[in-house]
Amino acid sequence: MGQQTITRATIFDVAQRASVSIKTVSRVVNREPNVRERTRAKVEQAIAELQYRPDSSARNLARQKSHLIGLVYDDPAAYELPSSGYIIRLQQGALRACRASMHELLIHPCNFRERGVGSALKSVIEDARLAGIVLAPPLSNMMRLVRAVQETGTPFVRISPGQKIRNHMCIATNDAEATAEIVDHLAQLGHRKIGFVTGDETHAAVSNRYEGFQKGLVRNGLRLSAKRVVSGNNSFESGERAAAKLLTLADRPTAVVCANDDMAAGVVRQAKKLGFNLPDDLSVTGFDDVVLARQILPTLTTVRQPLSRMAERAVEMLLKGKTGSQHEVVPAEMQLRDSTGPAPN
Amino acid sequence: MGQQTITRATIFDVAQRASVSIKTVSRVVNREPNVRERTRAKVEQAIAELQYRPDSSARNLARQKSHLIGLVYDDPAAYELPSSGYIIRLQQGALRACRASMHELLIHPCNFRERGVGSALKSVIEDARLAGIVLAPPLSNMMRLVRAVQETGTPFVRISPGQKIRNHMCIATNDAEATAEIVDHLAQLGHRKIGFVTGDETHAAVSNRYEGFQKGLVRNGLRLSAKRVVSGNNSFESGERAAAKLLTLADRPTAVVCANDDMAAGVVRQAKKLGFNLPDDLSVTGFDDVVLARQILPTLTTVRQPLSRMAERAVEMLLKGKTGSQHEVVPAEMQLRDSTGPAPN
DNA sequence: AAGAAAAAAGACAGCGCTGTCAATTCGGTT
DNA sequence: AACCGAATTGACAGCGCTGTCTTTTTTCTT
Repeated sequence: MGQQTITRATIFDVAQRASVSIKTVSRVVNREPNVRERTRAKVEQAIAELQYRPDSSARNLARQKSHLIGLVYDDPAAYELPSSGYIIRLQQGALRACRASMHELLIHPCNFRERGVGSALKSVIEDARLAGIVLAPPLSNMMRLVRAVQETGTPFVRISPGQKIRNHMCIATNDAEATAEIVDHLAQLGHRKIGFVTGDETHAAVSNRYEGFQKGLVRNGLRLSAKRVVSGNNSFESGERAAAKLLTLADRPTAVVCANDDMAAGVVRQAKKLGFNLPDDLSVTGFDDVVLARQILPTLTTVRQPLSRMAERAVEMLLKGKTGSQHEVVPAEMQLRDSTGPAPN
Repeated sequence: MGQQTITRATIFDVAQRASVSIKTVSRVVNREPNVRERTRAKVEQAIAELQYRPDSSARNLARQKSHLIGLVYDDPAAYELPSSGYIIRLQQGALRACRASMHELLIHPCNFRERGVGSALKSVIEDARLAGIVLAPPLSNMMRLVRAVQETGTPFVRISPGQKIRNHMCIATNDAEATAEIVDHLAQLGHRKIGFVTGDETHAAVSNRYEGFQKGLVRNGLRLSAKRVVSGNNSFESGERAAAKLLTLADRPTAVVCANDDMAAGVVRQAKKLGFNLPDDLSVTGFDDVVLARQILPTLTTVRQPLSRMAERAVEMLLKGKTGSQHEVVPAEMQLRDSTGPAPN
C-alpha cells in the first residue's frame, strides 16, 4: 500500500480529472479568489485522489523566485562549541516559521574575515533566487555585507542590528527592559540595596543594560547609589574584583546585578570565597545565559536572548511581504534560577 | 560601479552574443564534450561579459531535480546545548561538500517521536525534489524513516548506521581502530600495564571500543590482564568507582583507557583524590571528546568522531552518483591533550 | 425579460533551461 | 575532387506552473 506512483500527477492531470482548466486548479491551489465553492470542492477532490502536489521547481520558474529563505550568520572559524548553541537556536526559530509557511531554509554561514564574501553571498542569493534573507549578528552590523544583500534587491531582515539603515526591517530584543525586570524581580524579593557591575561600555547592548538597571530602580522606588555601581570589563576576573569591592562596603548591597554572565560568575565565586551563602546572604544575576550559567552553583538567574523567537519573527516579517521600515522588539526572557532569593533581613 | 543589471542575462542572450545556439551555451556551461575549443572560448567570453549565471529554477525544472541536498538529523526536543555542537559539525561538513559542488544544503531536523514524521519527510523530499539525502544518527538507524526515504527513490547516505540494509550507502567511523591507536600511543609512551574501564555493553560502539583495546594490546605485544579491566556504566560516578579499584591494585596500571569521556573524567577526579599526579603518575584517556574533556584538568586525551568529515564524505558519495552498495570508514581522530604522558619508571 | 455589470473560468504564452534528434561541418581517404 | 564517418552544432519540443487577457456564465437592474 501507499506505493508511490511512478510519475507524479501534474496540474494538467488534476484539471482533466476535475474537468476544469489548469488555471482553475492553480487558483484553488493558491487560494486565489473567484472560484465557486462547488468548483473548488471538485478540484480539491481531484487533488486528493491524485495526491497532487505542485512542483516547486516549476512554480519557482514561473514566479521568478524560490520558496527558499536564507539564514546568514557568522561562520565561526573552527565552529567551536560556544557559538553552536547560538546558531542552533537561530536555525530552530527560522525553521519553525519556514515550515509554517511552506518555505524551506537555506543556511549560509559566512566568514566575513575572508575577502569576497559579499559577492559570494550575492551569488548564492541570486542563483537560488532566495525569497528573503535573515541576517544574524554580528553580520547584521557589517555594512559591507548588508550592502551586498541590498544590491540583490532581495528583501532582508536584520537581527539585532547596531546601526539603523534607510528603509530597513529588523528584529531586536530589549536589553534595557529585561534588566529593569531583573530589578523588579529583586525588588519583589525585598531587596532595597542593589549593586550593579557594568561591562565594557563600547558595546551598545551593555550600556543599554545599565540604563535598564537605572530605570528598574526608579520604577521600584529605589535610589541609585553611585557607590554600589562598580565597573567591570566583561571578564570573570573583573567580576571577582567588583564583588570584592561591593561586598566590603559598609552598607553593602543584598543583591548584585551584572551586565553579563561571566562577571556574575566571578561575583558568585568571590562571594563564596568571602563566606557568603547564596542566595540567602546575597542574590546575584547575570545576562546572556551562557552555558556556564547553568554549571555554577548556585545556578545563575539571568536573561536569555530570545534568539529562536527573533529568527522566527524575522522570517515571518519577510514573508509578510510588506515593504518599508519595520522594527520589532521581541522581549528577552528572564531565566529564574537559584542565585536569587528573598532579601536577608 | 558594479551596478547590477535590471534583468539578468539568460542563456539566450549569451547565445546571441556568441553567435551560437543556446544548446552550445548549455554545453559549455555544463562542461559537456564535443565543443570545439574555439567555440568554447567564444561562449565563455560572452558569459563573462554578460555576467551570465544559469537560473537554477529553470535548470531544476528541466532536469527534474534540484541542486539541494537534505541533511536530516534528530531534532532535540528543546534544542539543548549538548547536541548543538554535534549538529553544527555535521552541517559544517555537509556544507563544505555542497559548496564545492555548487549544491545547496537544506537542513531538516526531525523529531522521530512524533507520528507522521515519515510522510512529512517524504513530502519535503519530493516537493523540493532533493538531489540526495544524508541521514545522521540516531535517525540513520530508525528503519521507519529509512524506509520513508527509500520510498521516494531519492539517493541517500546513512551516517554510522547500526544495521546494514540491502543496497545501502553509508559512512561510518572506526571505534575499534581508534581505541587501538590510543593503546599504541600509550605503548609508545612506555606504558606496559594498561587498564580499561568498559561502558554500557548494550551500545554497539562501546563494545567495539573494548575490542579495539584488546587489539591494541596484542599488536603492541602486551598481555591482557583481566584484573585490569573493570566495568562501568558510562557515568562519571562509575568512573570514580573504577579508578578506586584499579588504583589500589597491587600491580596497578600506569595508564587507564576509558570507553567514554565521562568515565575518564571520573577516573581523573578519583585519581587526584587519591593523590596521583597526572599525567606523571598516571595517564588517562577517554572517548567522544565531549565539552567536559577540555574543561577538566589535565585536559583529556580522547578520540573525537570525525563528524564533519563524515558528513562531507556522505555528500560527496551522494553526488558521485554511483549506485549500489558503498561503505566507507572515516577514521576517528585522536585528540592528544594533557592527560597522557610518559610512563613512570 | 432584456441588458449591463460582476464573477468565474479558460486559453495561451511564456519562465530559462535541458534532452533528443536532425543538420552541418570537419578531417581524412581514395 | 568526391566521399565517408566522426565531430560539432543547431532546432525545437518539452519541464509544470503562473500571469495576462479573453470568453463565458451568473447576478443584478429596470
